[in-house]
Amino acid sequence: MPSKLLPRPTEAELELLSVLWEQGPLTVREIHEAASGGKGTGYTTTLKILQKMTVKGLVERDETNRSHVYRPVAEARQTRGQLVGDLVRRAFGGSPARMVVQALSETKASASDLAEIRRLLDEMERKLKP
Amino acid sequence: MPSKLLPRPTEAELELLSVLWEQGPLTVREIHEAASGGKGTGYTTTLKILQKMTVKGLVERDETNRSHVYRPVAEARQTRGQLVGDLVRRAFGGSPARMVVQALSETKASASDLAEIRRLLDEMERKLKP
DNA sequence: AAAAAACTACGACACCTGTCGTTGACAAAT
DNA sequence: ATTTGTCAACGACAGGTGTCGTAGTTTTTT
Repeated sequence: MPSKLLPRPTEAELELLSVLWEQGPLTVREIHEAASGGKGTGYTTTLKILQKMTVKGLVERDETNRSHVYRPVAEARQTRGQLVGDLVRRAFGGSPARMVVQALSETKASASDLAEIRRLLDEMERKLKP
Repeated sequence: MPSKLLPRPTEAELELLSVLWEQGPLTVREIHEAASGGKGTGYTTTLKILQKMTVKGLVERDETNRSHVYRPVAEARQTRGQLVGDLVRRAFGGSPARMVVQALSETKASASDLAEIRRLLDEMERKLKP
């Protein structure tokens, strides 16, 4: 039973999670440096948010060393999926396709991006009419 | 100059906006009936949110009648685009294509949905390599 | 050994959000 | 004409969020 129904991360929490997803388990200091790059928020702010995230179950930490090392509990894919699903439901009447159309119509995706999407599209269509 | 940099609507606000987008200008009572269908939240709650939205500039109202009539200021497309762009930036490293892939990989879109997306894809690819 | 630095924990805080109750004005029903 | 219903406005309030300062402890530097 992996997923324990984690709460949706807030804005600040998502920023810290992004750092962890990109760089793996890190200390508070490292997360802080990476996340508040020039943003000017204090060290204890980052620490406090991490602590709250621990209580919520969004991250876990290794306390063997004095500098605790944090790692995300859920994988990036899963949390992103949750966020996307949430937005689809709330803003696009539950139709992911409408969101995709919206997202595509206001971006300049690269050629390889388009190819990737097309590949996925083929796959889904193959599954749809067998 | 139409768009005046409106704030991102909150969860409750988005729900009311959705009603207005679907049904056009409505009174508080009508919005309330449509939005809190069985959700059990009070009339004054809906009213208060609408009032705050008016201050924020998310909606405008016609006060000629005693029952004020509310209408959204921004079009659905624009607000949805803002929300999508926001999520792309915050959760997908600014790559809309990654979000599209994510959205596609966890949904069963209909055949016509896929066709629509494919059409858009063709168009973008045509624009990309002329 | 003493001083400085780094680290966690914790309380405090201002702000925002969603929620409701009350009030006073107006309209509808009786 | 009186009662009943509807409406906007407003204050209040609990919960959450992001922010920081301070205290106490451990580590590092001098």
